[in-house]
Amino acid sequence: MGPTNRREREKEALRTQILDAARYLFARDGYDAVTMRAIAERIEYSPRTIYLHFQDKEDLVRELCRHDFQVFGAELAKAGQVKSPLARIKAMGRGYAAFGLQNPNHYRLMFMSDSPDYEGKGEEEWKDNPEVDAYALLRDTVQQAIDQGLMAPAYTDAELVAQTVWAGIHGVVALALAKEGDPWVDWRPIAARVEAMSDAIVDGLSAGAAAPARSARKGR
Amino acid sequence: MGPTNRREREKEALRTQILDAARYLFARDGYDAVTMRAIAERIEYSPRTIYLHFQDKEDLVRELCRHDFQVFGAELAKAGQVKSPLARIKAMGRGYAAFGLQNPNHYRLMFMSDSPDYEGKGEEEWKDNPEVDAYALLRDTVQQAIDQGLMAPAYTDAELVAQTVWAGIHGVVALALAKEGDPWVDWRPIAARVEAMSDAIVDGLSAGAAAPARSARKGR
DNA sequence: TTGACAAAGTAAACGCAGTTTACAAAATGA
DNA sequence: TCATTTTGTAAACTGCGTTTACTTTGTCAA
Repeated sequence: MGPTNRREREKEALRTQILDAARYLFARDGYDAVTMRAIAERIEYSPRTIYLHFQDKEDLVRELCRHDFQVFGAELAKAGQVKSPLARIKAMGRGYAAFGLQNPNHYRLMFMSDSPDYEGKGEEEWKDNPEVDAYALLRDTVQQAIDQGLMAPAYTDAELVAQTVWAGIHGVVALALAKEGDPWVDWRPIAARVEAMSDAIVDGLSAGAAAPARSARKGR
Repeated sequence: MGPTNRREREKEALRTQILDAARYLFARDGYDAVTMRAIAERIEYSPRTIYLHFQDKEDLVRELCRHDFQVFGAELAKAGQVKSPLARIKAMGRGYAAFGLQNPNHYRLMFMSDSPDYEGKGEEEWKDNPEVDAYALLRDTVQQAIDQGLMAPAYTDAELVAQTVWAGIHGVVALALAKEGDPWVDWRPIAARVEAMSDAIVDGLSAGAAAPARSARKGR
């Protein structure tokens, strides 16, 4: 086998070093603060070396966030345990918001910047993408709620309802990340805003539902 | 008066030329596309000249958008004509969304980027700021709704309710601007999403209101 | 052991960004 | 007329992502 093995390990170690340095900068100061030169300086290599391990800066940052995105998916999957569909939706909202507020820079990258071009990329590209999984989980939960007669009669389209729920919670988080600190709005505590949104949006979509009486129609 | 007058006019004209060139670039390609060099080239002056009229790029772009911000304020004020508070809130939501979707780059600058530091700035800084006026208008409308017993008993705080309504609509617009085109979500038409949000959020906040709501409960 | 070859690394540069320095030209007002 | 202010410029500075051209180093077959 020779030393090839060791070299591979060393290469991997350097790659990890790069990611660690970048993660530090990214978490602390955001995307723009991650400069190739700053990373290079932290790891005491020349900037060019980074390009031996990553195609470009975007590649590096996306790789960097992959792990944290899994955390995001897991946090939402946890909420998937709640039994009642409506309560489950609210729980997912809280989990979603918690992730965004605790990882503002990751959140900005995932949901507040233009997403990368998916032109010409196949489905493989978005397999194992926690964003996709999370959306699917939400939509399926909404569908269950509809099937069980928990939604208002006007809302029969699970996609539309899921997109509305998502938008509501996203709005709270995005506004908090962009506008917190503005002196001209007397912002209520963020926890209260998350709670109000989760409640209001689910109540609004389910208001005047026929009844939970009718036993669940199976389907979907 | 001498030629001083003419020179002032000429200076003003050049300033306008700069703004026009910048506006063109900004509306078409967004903040990053507005480079000082590109502006200079369009107006056939050297880049340095721009700095005789504007302190820096941010100053220029903010000045550039001031006019369009007025349009934003006006669009929302229009919705202020609607009589019923709840219908007025929905109308404001539609107006807000329409502005954001028709002026994506302005919207990004106003609501999706970190706002400038207000550290040490006095109240004058945000007088005549349409953002502020619009928020105040929304909050006052919410307060009216509360006073008329149109809101659910749990919602007695006009600030919190206004912030929730704002977040909901913002979520729809922001998600549309950042994620439209993503292939892994079967996006519903944006008009339907705006409508669903306006309805759901207002219904959710007003559901089970004590007073005249009973008769008003239309199916959607 | 040697020597070809690939891998890993570097210094310096390229192009583009915002911005500034140092200077020239022109208009103004005394 | 002439000093002063205004208006403009060319060229540069710094910092960014990225690349070119080169050196060093380790590996492995002959």
